[in-house]
Amino acid sequence: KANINILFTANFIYNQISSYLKPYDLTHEQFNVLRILRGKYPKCMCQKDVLSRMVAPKSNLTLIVKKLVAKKLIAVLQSPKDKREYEISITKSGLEKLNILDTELIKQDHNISKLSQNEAVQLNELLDKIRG
Amino acid sequence: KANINILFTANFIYNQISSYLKPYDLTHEQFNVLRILRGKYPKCMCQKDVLSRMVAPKSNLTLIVKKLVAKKLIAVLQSPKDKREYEISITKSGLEKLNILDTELIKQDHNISKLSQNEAVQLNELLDKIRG
DNA sequence: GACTAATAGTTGTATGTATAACTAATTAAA
DNA sequence: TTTAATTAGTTATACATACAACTATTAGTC
Repeated sequence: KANINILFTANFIYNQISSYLKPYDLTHEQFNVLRILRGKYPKCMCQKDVLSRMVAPKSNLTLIVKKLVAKKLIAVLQSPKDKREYEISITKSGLEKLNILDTELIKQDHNISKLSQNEAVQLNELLDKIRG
Repeated sequence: KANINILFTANFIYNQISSYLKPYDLTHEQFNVLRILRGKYPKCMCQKDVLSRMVAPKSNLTLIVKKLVAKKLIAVLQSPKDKREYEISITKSGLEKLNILDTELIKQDHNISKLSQNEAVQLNELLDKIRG
């Protein structure tokens, strides 16, 4: 059954990514938020924008933001238009960290490199279909 | 890049599974441990055997076991051979819960059903290759 | 403009997870 | 057979996550 395999592999990869991230002192969610912010760089996003793009929007973004600010990977300013909102943006330091992680992930990831170019493309298409 | 897609999809599926599990009052790890025990049923396993089969063997199995015992999904007996060890086995109730979850997962999982039979087989093969 | 509803984000609580330091039992060695 | 080393599992701590109740600000309505 493909179901069980996907489930198992998702778990496998999820955990592997966690272990890649640990030396860089980032959790899964922190990493995701950083990537979301990079996607908009150099523009800012407010929390609800970030939330709407998160894979698991159930987590407590306030705390994640605090952690990332403490690590100086993102910067936060109160919005002039709406005092409730905050303008969040990734810092140079945050971008650098992501860049390092990108190359590190690819370098360390012998998994994908087990696939041929063709197979990787195929896998990509199938995964896209699943996510819909 | 297939890397990023896999990463993203793994996260996506991981979170989806979590949300499937929640109504059944099981966490990811508890679910995994239950499945591992079912794999050996009706035989028992000791903690280190379970650990060796876990995807993320870093978690605190003692606590997971306590939770599952509290829910009466597994049973634990001290080993007669080695007083340090415990013989852990899944209960009838645990098996039932897994069965319900299996069918529920497949029913709810519209993702995989987006793929044709052929595509599912292909995906399976690619995933197996990745896990090695 | 005052009153209500809606929105953005925060705080608090309960639970889960990762890890290291710990205890108890067994095995091996002197 | 006492001592040291190894192994199985536990406890304690720090941190992350999920979620619900909360505060502050804005928008809408009369």
